[in-house]
Amino acid sequence: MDVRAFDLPRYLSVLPLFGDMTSVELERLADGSQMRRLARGDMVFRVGQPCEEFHVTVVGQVKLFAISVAGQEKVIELIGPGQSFAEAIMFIGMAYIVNAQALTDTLLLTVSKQAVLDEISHDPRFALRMLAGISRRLHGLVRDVQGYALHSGQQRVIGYLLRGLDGESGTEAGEVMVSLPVSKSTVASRLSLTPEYFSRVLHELESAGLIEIEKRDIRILDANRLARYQPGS
Amino acid sequence: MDVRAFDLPRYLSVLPLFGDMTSVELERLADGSQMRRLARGDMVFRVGQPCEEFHVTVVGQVKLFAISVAGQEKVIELIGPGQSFAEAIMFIGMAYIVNAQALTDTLLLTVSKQAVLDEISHDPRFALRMLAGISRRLHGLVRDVQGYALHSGQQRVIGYLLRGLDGESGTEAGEVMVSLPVSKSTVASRLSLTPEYFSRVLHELESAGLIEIEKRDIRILDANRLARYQPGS
DNA sequence: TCCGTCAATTGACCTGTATCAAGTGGGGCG
DNA sequence: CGCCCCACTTGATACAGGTCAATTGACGGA
Repeated sequence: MDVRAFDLPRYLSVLPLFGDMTSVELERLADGSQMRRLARGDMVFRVGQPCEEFHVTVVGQVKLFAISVAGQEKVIELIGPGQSFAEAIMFIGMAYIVNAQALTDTLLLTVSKQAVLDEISHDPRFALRMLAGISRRLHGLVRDVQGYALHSGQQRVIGYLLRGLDGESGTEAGEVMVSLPVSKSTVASRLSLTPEYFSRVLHELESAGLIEIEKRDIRILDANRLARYQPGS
Repeated sequence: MDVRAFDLPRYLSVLPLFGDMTSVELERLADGSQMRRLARGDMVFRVGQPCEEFHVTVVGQVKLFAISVAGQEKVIELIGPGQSFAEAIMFIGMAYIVNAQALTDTLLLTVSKQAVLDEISHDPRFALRMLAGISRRLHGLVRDVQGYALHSGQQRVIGYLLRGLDGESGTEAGEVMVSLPVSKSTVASRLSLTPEYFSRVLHELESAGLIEIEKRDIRILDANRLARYQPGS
């Protein structure tokens, strides 16, 4: 664990959540933080463990997931570099309600609850940052819920592929490459589909001439047409 | 609109979100707030409107819902007395992404964004309250997402009926009454079921001897057995 | 080089839940 | 008192998407 020797404040400063904080503030925060290396497959935390901190993925991918009584897994969220997670559960002082596991070798920053509370009492603007972060996540979840309830599997897949591209006008004419950040099974679970069905949908879109699949890279041939695609074609 | 004449600070003070604030603070907040009376069916806001405030239901019921392109409605959340909504969207400065409509005659408190920001900069503890509030909502949504993905319609109905009862031990032996806060169709949409299917599930539970249905009042005959119920019985 | 593992695909079949279409019953209003 | 509207129920039928099982292919280790 030679990670402790790193310049933690500098690491913090590049994260969206801690941008434009003064070096004094960064020092304080660094004191209540630790950097951890995780190997692919390592658990960050499990359901039921007490939560006294939140986490930021600096490098790598982390998945948040639940397990049903029947042993079935559902990916709630995929966390990429620069994204934080578990803030909410920290603030309400409950035990973790989902599991978190590294999908790749990962560099993880863990910030203690106390450090966050201290920083908030020092600087209300920091509270606003935390509020904005949690609000964004909540916003995303509301969109997910809408998606599950109002869109078919196909539409959810299309929405996922198109996410991140600016939905604006006809400028998106050319081809775009999208790379799935993780295995297709994991993405499928994220979309609440079985791997089998996800595969079928993807290949249906391919044979409709809308995308090309090459392993985890998906070439979107015409984003506009894809966005408008209806199964009955 | 004689509501303006009310003692707004006193109204605020009984809301969970504003409990144990000093009267000075309550005054400040009241200056940036307004109380509104809404009739059943009145819209509080619609998708796409700019959001410069958040809301608290003082008396009545409000539903948050989305409409699909096909015109189908999905209830995201039901808001009862004392609960707040739209804080998250206010903090990220986006337009509303869902609609809000009064389900009954309602007394609604609307707090301006500026008042909230001011209060946060005055008192970091207020920021913590807002954080806790949003975190609780996020927590609820995560549970919803898990429910949609991992539980069948039956299980979601059962979960809904049992919600609020302390899931502890055998003490819950006796009968319990649960009253649906709104029409069955609305509850069905909240659970992402059609009204028809919701009705069927409810009546299946009834003929299994687990509950008794009388309009919107549902008597749970044995919470433990209900919690364990599997369709193949 | 061969084997074991694991992700992805494909086919056949099945089922939970939606859809469509009639009822039923009660409660407010003329 | 009678009518109509609305919430709810009930039945028959359809289908999106799940399940199970077998196959392929890529990759890494011995």
